[in-house]
Amino acid sequence: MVSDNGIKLRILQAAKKLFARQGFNATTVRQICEEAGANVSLVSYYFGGKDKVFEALFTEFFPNELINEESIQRLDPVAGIQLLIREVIAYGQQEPDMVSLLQQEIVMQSVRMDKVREYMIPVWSLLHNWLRVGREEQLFHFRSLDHTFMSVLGSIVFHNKTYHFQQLLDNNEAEKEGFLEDLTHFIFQAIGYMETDRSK
Amino acid sequence: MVSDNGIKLRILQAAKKLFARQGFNATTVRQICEEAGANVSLVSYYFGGKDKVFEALFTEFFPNELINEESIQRLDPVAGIQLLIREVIAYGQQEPDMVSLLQQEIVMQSVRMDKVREYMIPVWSLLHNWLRVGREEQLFHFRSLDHTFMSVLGSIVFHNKTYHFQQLLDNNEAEKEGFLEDLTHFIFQAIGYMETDRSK
DNA sequence: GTCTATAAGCCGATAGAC
DNA sequence: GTCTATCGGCTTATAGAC
Repeated sequence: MVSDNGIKLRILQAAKKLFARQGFNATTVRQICEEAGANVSLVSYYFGGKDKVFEALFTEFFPNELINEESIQRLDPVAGIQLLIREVIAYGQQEPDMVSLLQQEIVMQSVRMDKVREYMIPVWSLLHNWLRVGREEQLFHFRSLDHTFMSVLGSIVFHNKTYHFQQLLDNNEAEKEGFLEDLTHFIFQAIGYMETDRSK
Repeated sequence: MVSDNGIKLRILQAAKKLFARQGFNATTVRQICEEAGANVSLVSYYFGGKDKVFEALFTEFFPNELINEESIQRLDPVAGIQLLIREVIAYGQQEPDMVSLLQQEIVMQSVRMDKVREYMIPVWSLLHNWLRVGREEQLFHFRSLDHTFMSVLGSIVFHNKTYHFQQLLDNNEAEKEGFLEDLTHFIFQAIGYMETDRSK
């Protein structure tokens, strides 16, 4: 943790913000330091370069605790997927810049993807396992596990790009709340889960 | 169309390939020209700069014909959405680099998004309309039109990022075919469409 | 720890030769 | 149309002063 050092943390926060808004490549060390109110040379001094700042973002702002909770891994498929959707959406609200950054690295197929995978794979591994077990237990009904997994993933991660489609949307005020419920419902319906199955 | 000029087209094809693999920013004019077997100065000569090359990609490689077909706009919601999914997936197979490029610009919130929107919005406008009309006709059942629209969009566009999750997937050979059917089924189930409704 | 100054290199664009 | 050579500006990284 770097939380104990004021300026080091300010550099990280500035980097997180600027990487998310402009991308890693388009963000210069000078911009980061200006935003953080630090001298240019401090990025090298504290982190050892721009790339190391990127890596430090994960140890600092990625929810590493979540996946390692034993209690979570033991959840049944339905409760597990419900929780995962809820946690991912909550993380997206707490750390929108981190989510944007993750999406950018994925889509850009950047050289930093190895680092990104290291943190991200354990999370989505839970989803893949719950889908597989849920199908085995006949809770869910779908043909291809992998195709379904990617579809679920897409529907979860794409939501924060809503603003690009504003001109298309109705922006119905009454609908704005209940997003988590809508998404959960969308996904469980898509994977062929009938709520009544649970009472069996 | 620039198809009549050999080197001009070669520059466009090189730019498409490199933009898709490395991103617009990370791709240099020098790289494009090396890939195209052209001199560095020809990008300025033919297009007027790197930005104009980007714009030319859309007039050359975006399926502008599709949306303007009158016959398509008159389809009913079910047939329309089926066709749209099929066409988008087909385009992704014909022009994977263009799709990657589009995704990158969206996620990076680039300054080129105005151009991207100009071409992309008409396509997704069809989807939004069909979802709305389909709900009005009680073919589809969901609470929020906008949330559902974004979820459908996400499940369609995220699929070409499968390779990032290879280590998680089963890669069941028997499942690899039938991707289009799986995705279509996933989406129609998600939006609460019962196939039997059609026989009403 | 924090600063300034500078190194070394790449960028896009173009003037001008042919 | 196509080339080379070059300009001005930006980048990361760091040596060395304090």
